[in-house]
Amino acid sequence: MRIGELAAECDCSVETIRYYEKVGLLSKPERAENGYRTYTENQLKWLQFILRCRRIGLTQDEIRQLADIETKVSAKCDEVNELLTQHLVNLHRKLDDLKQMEKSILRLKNKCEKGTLGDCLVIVELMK
Amino acid sequence: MRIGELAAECDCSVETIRYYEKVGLLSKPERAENGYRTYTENQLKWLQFILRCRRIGLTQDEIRQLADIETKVSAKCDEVNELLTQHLVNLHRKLDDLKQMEKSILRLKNKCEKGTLGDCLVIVELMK
DNA sequence: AATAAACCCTAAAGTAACTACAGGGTCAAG
DNA sequence: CTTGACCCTGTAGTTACTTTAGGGTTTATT
Ligand SMILES: [Zn+2]
Ligand SMILES: [Zn+2]
Ligand SMILES: [Zn+2]
Ligand SMILES: [Zn+2]
Repeated sequence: MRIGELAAECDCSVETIRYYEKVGLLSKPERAENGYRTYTENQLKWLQFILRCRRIGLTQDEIRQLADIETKVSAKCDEVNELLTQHLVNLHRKLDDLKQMEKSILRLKNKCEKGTLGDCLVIVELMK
Repeated sequence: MRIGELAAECDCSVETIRYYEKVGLLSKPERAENGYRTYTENQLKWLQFILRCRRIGLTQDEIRQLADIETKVSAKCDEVNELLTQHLVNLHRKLDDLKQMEKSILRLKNKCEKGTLGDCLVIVELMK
């Protein structure tokens, strides 16, 4: 399977795949005689795993940790849970930030009376 | 007022201030004989404006647009509103993404029975 | 006066997670 | 035999800063 097919199959870009290889998230594939990358089913599955992790917001580092955990024989669910819990905490912080921003912007927008800029309380508020 | 005082006053780092100058968000200050930057009250106010905008999530580009609008004589509130409205739209998209992620992670975490990793449905789910 | 701590300077590189070029091979079809 | 769709490498650009390297200057202490 060539890189273009893999990209189509996984609905990501060819560049992303090469990038994941470069940063070591994806193992280096075999090369055909012409130098083209050739992928296996396993690598496809692994890429899908990575993309699924990214979709729920895990960072490359967190994905690497998950991958490490996965290969450890003695690993416990605790480690996976710890990672997800910490991630949830970060995510909540970000959610709170965004909600706060939203509130501020709405408050600002309400100050505006849609006249000329001289009167615009949005700018006045921001500048005060 | 030297850069360190300004930073303390505005609760941001000295490096951030120099950075804003470099990218043109902050006008170049006078220099003392020794080459040290010297700031005025006006520049302090302007920095606070920038920081306030950043706190509600406006990008540097959006701040520049606001600054442009502010200096236009003929400007109307409409332009300010347009900018904030568009920003709200983006913000909502981001909020929705994060909420979606949160749901996914919670769903995943609930699959885990806290045993040994062999049974861990978190990994199983992500890998399937 | 000498030294050390705290402050200032510039320029360049690092961060996250990609995306986009630039400049070039390979391969099938018309 | 040339066009178009792929593939390759390597480098630079993106956002908003932070960090580092390698200095000068000012201020306080000894
Ligand atoms: Zn996380
Ligand atoms: Zn207005
Ligand atoms: Zn915006
Ligand atoms: Zn588990």
